[in-house]
Amino acid sequence: MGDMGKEPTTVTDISFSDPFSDLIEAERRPGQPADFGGPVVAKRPISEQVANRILAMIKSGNLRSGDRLPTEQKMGVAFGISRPPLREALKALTLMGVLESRQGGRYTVTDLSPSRLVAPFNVMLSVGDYDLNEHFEARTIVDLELIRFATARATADQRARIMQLAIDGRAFIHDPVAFRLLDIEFHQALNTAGGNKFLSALAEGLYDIALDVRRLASTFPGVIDTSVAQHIDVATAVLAGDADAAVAAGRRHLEHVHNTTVAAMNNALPQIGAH
Amino acid sequence: MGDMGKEPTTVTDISFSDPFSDLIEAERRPGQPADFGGPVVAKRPISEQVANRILAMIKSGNLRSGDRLPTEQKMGVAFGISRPPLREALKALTLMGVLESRQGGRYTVTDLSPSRLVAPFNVMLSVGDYDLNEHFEARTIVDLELIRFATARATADQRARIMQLAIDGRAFIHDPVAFRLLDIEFHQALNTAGGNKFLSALAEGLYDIALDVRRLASTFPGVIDTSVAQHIDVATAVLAGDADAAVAAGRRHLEHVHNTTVAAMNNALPQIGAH
DNA sequence: ATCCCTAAGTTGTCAGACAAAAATTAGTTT
DNA sequence: AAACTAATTTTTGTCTGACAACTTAGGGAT
Repeated sequence: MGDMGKEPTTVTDISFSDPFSDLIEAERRPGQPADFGGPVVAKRPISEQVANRILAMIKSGNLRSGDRLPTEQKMGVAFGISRPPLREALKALTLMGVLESRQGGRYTVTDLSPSRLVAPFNVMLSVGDYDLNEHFEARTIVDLELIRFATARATADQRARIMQLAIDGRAFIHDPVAFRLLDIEFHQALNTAGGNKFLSALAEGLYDIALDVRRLASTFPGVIDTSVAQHIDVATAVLAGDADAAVAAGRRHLEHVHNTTVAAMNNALPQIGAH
Repeated sequence: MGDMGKEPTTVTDISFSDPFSDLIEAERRPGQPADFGGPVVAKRPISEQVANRILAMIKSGNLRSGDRLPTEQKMGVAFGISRPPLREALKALTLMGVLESRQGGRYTVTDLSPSRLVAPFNVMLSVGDYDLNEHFEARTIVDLELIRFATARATADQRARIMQLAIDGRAFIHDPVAFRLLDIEFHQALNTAGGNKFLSALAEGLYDIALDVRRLASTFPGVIDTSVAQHIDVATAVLAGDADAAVAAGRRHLEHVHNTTVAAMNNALPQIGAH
């Protein structure tokens, strides 16, 4: 039934073929909540329950990037709750970068890219005990292993692209903003070539966390020059399939980034503190 | 009504010495929103604006861990908005692990520990098509490096606790549920002892992803026995400070977990697929 | 057929009300 | 006087209804 099924005469009539219907049936059962392994979940406010439920749908693949959610009213009926707590769940996921909403439009699932999901996490880093050294230690582990994998697994196209991006950097030695964009591309190409989406997601997340701090460092003279040269070193080793050389070059690059970032922060912090 | 001084006769009278008052004054100005450097902020829903504002208060130190926020009514008056959008902001921060709320009590700022804020990592790791081999490859990288760090950095107390948890596992060989809880403790103790909160957050995220799949595997006979023995191997090497031995033992353990998980999925999948 | 404009649909925000749990206060007892 | 207990008051959790602002889609005019 294609044409006449669209009229939403009564809200009671829910017959949308969304992935929601499935999970809703379980909700209908008045018995005790299914045997979750963890502690009692029933006591948490329903807004959090619903948020976690929608998250579970995304994790399980029932909701994919770009999907449009049903309207708030339909979801409210489906979950058996009213608009306010439902909206609390939706806005929570929106702020976490999982959903997107525009007034008048519908909620959609974002691209779920690491950079988007890490953004809110980013704000918190300045609060807690953010340790730059620990950060770079973690990045070293993940990035170098990805470089090692990339050396062994990258396709010919990927190797060529990595080399091309490294060489292109020469044109942006005097344009920090443009270089940063290229730098992102270069690292992403390297991560993707590693052939492990978990590690690449980790690497991207760690990269993004330090992004704003890094912006400072890349304005210092000489920093970009060195980075470009080191990029080419890494790309050359990857192209040649020399894993040890690639890792060594990658390590030198990370140390350079680490040192210049520390220097940039030391120069910038006094000015902030003097406020 | 008790004495007369405290009665909130009119809501208009707001005179609490919270860090809110400061930011509120800026809100009061009816002119155009102050010239933010970035894009137009005025167009975003106020719930997101308020959430970011509270986040900014935490970031700037006006709100610290353990602080109790004003009541919703007061905050609503302070921000000049009604309860629903304010609650959307508060619940968003609650789901992000920044705030905590109990019915009847007040909102409080959490300890802001990294482990509480790893939610975004968890989400971005679990999207997309799940590949068990890639997952264990990533886990191997992160976990083994943490074990290496733990061997070098763990305090005496941490080493003792790791060993104790490993030994305690013997008592739960026939209790899969209890063993899983102990297993979580053991790995967390190991991760924490590594002394890198980024890597430990990553490891925990990867661990959580495989949790539901792992539940199956740990019900197979002999699986727990082997795990307990391998835990003890790892703990012994960590206690002795032998990094290479610890890493080797850790690698054996991860391979065992990998293999038994694959076996469990192969046995379980037909039942699920037959649906 | 293209463009513009109207109308329906959807999210954003507000207001008021009640239930449930916690915090506070008053009272009693030891 | 101190401590425990019970009643009262706060405070969050949820519901209902309504309207404004914006988007989308459909129909009409050129």
